[in-house]
Amino acid sequence: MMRNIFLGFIRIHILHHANKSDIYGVWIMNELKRHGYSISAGTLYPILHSLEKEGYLKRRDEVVNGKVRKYYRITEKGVNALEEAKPKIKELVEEVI
Amino acid sequence: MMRNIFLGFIRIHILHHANKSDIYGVWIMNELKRHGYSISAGTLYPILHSLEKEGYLKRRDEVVNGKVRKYYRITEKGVNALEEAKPKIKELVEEVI
DNA sequence: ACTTCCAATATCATTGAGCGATACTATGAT
DNA sequence: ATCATAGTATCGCTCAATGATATTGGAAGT
Repeated sequence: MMRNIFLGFIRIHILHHANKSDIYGVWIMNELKRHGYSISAGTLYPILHSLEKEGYLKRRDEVVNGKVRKYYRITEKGVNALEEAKPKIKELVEEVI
Repeated sequence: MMRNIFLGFIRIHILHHANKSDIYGVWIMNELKRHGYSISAGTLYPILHSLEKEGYLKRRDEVVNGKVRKYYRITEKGVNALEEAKPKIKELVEEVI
């Protein structure tokens, strides 16, 4: 029951965090796990790729401890989408809660 | 972007309304359309069937204007699921908004 | 009475998305 | 050199959302 809702929110959460700082795949997985949710790599990475492809995120490769890490940051288009989504989400949720 | 979120919420909205009164397929479609969202019959009915099958809703057939209408009402299990979901949704949403 | 029309329910085939499994890459440790 | 590990990546299966379409039964018009 909660799974659907969580998955619906995943993109918003990614944009939200990418709006506050640079994020990368495993960081997101841990952040979500901290909140009691888990998402598999096979789900997360395609989401990141599509968000980038659609212009909501931009990618920056950085070598951290020798490993190439793909940092994602929100774009202006992403910020707009996030701000547009918020009131709609509020409306959806407030009726029920 | 909003489509995912809306679809995640659809089950909660159905339970929510089935908690306040008896509901049926087309009524739900209209209610959602009123809020600016639409859902096709091919999506809605399987959802209703699975919610019933999983014990969240119970069905009652009633003849209205001569036509058999399938009214759904929430069950005790459904009420519990709804109440459990609310704080989790709140948590998911509040972080972002 | 019969045909047309409509609301509501239902199913089918296609498409797309989530997922587990698995592989790949580069580094540091032993 | 080999191993373990973190992080990224993709494949193929399954299941769910969708549009299109079918079905049902009464209501209204003739």
